[in-house]
Amino acid sequence: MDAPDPMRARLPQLGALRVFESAARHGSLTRAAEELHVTHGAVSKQIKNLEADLGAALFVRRNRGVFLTERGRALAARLRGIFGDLEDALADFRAGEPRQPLVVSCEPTLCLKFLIPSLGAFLQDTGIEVRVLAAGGRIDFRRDHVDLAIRRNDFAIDGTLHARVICDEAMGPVCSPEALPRFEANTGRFHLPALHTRSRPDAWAAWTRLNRPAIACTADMTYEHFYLAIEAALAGQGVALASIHMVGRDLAAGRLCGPCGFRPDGTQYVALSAHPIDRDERASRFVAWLSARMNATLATVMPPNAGSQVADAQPAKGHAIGATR
Amino acid sequence: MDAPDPMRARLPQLGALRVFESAARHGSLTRAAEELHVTHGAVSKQIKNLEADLGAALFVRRNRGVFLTERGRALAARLRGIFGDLEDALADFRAGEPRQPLVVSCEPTLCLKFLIPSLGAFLQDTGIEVRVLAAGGRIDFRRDHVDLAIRRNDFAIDGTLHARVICDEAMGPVCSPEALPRFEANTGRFHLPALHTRSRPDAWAAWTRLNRPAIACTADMTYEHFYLAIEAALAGQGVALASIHMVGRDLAAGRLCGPCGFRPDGTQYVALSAHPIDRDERASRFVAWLSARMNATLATVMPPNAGSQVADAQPAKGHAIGATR
DNA sequence: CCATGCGGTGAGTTTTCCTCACGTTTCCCG
DNA sequence: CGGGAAACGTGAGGAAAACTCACCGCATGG
Repeated sequence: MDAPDPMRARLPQLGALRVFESAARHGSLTRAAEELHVTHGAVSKQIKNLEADLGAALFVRRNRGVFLTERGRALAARLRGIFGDLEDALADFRAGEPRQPLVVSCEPTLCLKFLIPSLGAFLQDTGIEVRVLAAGGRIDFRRDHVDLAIRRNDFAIDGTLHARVICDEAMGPVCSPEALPRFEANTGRFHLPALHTRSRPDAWAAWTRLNRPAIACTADMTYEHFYLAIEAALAGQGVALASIHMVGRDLAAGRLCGPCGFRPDGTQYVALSAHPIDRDERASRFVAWLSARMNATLATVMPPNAGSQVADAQPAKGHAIGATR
Repeated sequence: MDAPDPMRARLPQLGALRVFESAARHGSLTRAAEELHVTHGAVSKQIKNLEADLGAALFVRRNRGVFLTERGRALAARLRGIFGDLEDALADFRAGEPRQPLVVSCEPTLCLKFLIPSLGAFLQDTGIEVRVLAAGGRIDFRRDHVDLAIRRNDFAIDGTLHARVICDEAMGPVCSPEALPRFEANTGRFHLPALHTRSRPDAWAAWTRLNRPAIACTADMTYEHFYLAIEAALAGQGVALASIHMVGRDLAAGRLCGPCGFRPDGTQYVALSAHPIDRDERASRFVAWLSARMNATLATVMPPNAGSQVADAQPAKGHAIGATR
């Protein structure tokens, strides 16, 4: 009589899932029944119903006991985690909510080269525990249990997300100090190979488009990962085109040089969240701290004319000004 | 009549939680009732029961509508995530289980210096997507949604966990090539400061205990993070005592030297999981791959006499043999 | 071969949950 | 200012879900 409810159909008997989880954990309907203080018949029927609902067997019955299907095992494992989360959530609620750590997803190289080394200071300053998940590209906040994602706004940002600009991106060629003599400043020619990365294959082309004179290199090498290209540059094997934020520490320590300066490429780093960032104090403080720190890095190589502050995210404007030689 | 069931008391009416989540999302009992295809009376009662169960108000009633309590809002947010996970889990089950990425927790410096740079190769070789969570110390597999944790077995491992040895740890002093002349090989004296880290304050003492002649340094500096100590060593500011696995790439690239060699400190790197690792093909392959790679690094500085292969984890044996000069 | 342990099943009962109808309060608007 | 609408609370009654009970069948193992 009732129309098939899509929302309801998607989530079958919650109780049955709980019973199944218990049975799977014990590997026995009888023991699950004991745990749940019901008879084994009740458990048997719940699971039978659930299997009918899902349209697949969860257990193989052997009349001497039940054994999980391969798929049943996988489902049970996830359910165990989920019901555990549920218990935690309720326990936290009853206890008055002791916070979980803030989970931040961040592009791996930025993670490595900038974020992780300075997280200790953030914890000390704010008492806020942060977990860093090294991941780039598209993100599913719920699936990955991520509170905040740091990304460049060089792709269309899902309108359902909340975003705040952290700072401008600025790119520039970098090489090791030992390799620096191979750069002819007047012609803009490097007698070194250009180091490319597969993740941003167009970076050199984009830089050349925005900057004159164009930089010439002796050869091209492509690395799988940004981190590797920077490592190659550190080793004096060529010139990498790198974000100032990724090589800031290496520049400051004198391990790398940026003979052509760094120039904004029109993109920004943004913080993305599934929920309004203002609403979450921890996220707000983290974004503010990150913005301050990354803008400070930027200021070391850029004239401080129009540093972008934290503000509501806008589509990347095409400005490409400001340079340091 | 029934004894108060602890397991059951901890998880109150699952259906009520679902109803609450919907009501919280809509900010209205009536609309939740529409979504769930029940009357508003049913929703009202479910939530009332839930509040009685939890012993706290979730909504503030204003007779013109309901408004979430602060605690109610927090609970609703977590429930939304949890029910979302549940839907995902069931959808995956129905679809025949498209796997989620393998989540690996790893000490940050090892992450940075070793794991992340080589993950691309693993993905290419196996097609297994791995997410890396940079975190050290104790781990809660369920809370952090971690499949596998890489740790050193220098602490008591929870007996409920499953462990597999990956490879031996080996430590040694490292400095930059520029600083190498400040090492007197015959006396074992560095005319450089020793770089300590707060996370392993006893590392130098332990190394000295196991090795003769003892290494002497001119001063001591303590860094907050291993990564920073290694960076300081890269910059020629002193001698850090580092794991071969963390500096392997830097040694290979000639950015660091290990003039005293590397010696096992009796600990091993182990992979920990909440579930039997053999049972999970992805986890098994990852551990095997990691073991091969880390043992290869080890082999570059150690005589290949008794390289530990993947095996069931045992408490760290006290052997401290094998050295390279 | 029989005792034992484990699950399946059908009938009947209990409990839960929902509906219905009505009451209350607040807000809006003519 | 007063009626109507919107939103939630509530009590009685009923439908549906869940559980119990008792019995069956099938392995296993002494």
